[in-house]
Amino acid sequence: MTTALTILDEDGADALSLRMLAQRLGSSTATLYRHFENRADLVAQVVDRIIGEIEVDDEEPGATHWQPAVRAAAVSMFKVLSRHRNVAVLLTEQIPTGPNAAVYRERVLALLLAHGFPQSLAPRAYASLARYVLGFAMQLTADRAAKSRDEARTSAALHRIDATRFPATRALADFLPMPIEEEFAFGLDLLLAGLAQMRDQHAET
Amino acid sequence: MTTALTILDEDGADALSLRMLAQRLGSSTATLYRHFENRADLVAQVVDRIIGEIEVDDEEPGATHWQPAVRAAAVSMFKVLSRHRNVAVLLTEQIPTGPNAAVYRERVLALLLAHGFPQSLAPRAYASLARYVLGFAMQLTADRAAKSRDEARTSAALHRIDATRFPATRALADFLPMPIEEEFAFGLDLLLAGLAQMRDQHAET
DNA sequence: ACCTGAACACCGTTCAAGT
DNA sequence: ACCTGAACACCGTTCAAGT
Repeated sequence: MTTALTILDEDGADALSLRMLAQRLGSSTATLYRHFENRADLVAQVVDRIIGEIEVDDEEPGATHWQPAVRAAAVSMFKVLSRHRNVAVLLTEQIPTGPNAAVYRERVLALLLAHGFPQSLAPRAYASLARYVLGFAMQLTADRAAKSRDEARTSAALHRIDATRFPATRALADFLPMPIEEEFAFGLDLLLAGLAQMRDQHAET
Repeated sequence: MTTALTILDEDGADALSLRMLAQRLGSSTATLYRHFENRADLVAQVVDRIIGEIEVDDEEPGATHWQPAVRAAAVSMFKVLSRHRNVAVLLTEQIPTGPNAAVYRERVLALLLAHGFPQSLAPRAYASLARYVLGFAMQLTADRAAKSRDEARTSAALHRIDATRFPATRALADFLPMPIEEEFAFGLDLLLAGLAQMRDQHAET
């Protein structure tokens, strides 16, 4: 299992093959089928192990600041997925159903419910946030790969762009390829602002 | 090219292999290397063709309703990625740099700038929205795959969950696995609400 | 009972050899 | 000049044969 994690982190999602794992363990692929049902099962186990690294404050319900707590939960998930930068793609292949995933979901949902989100809102809030983080994390991988290929190429292409056909892009070329972490934080705050508004609207009625 | 698109739509992203394409065209893999630099190039061309299907209103700048226009641009992108449900994964493999991608970005940026978004805000707004849509679209594929395997399994698992350890999840089990399209619309409105707030704050100063 | 080499049906990519 | 069969180095998965 830790060998599998090492392969994923060091050599990427594609390298996490049964052959590679068997080789590193000094075993054979056929033997691995005794420990894992198939590649999907291997992936699921590695994924849940990583999800276990995500931190969520298990605070007393009733504290007044839900926004920092929820933000922290999202940021922690994003950080873990950034640390294991190759895991995001694997999360597309299979929606996590492991025990650690269940714990994470429970904690965040409890947080929302404890802070006055109605039952109709909390699951949607959770789903939006989780998918938001995952969506960004997936693109982090792609981003890193592109960057390692050619850091400035995209930026250069944007500056070379035809100003007549693409005036807006041209005007924003200096801002446009921005660190994905910044985009993540920006969008997360948009979501939280939107959620706060909805919660308060609900509280008024 | 249309053959490649057919393969992608009907048989999935994995099936879009050089061998498969060569076979369908009655040609050989080696010959395809005369038309495409490599698989990534083939993928890039198919991807940009699909991006060309996205609709963005090329309205006069100055109209008062930016929110519906931006929402429509995001929804159209989401719909196209849903129609070609296997393309999302390919967008992770390679960030789109084709001509159609450039046009889409230009239109949305122009829309934001025309409606009073400052230069510091517009690119971040665009980036957040684009990544939001893409992130969801990626999960749409995974979701569909999971569903075709077993529609009700996740829901059932959620209802079977230990109410002592997971009270919040349990309380929300009836709402929790919700149509991803609904989650998408919900989160999109959160983002737009957050953006409206930021734009107005900026206008005040 | 447990393990594994070898097989089967696939990949992307390259290249010598054919027309 | 253009095309391609065959090769090379990989996959996931299975199974007969070994210990």
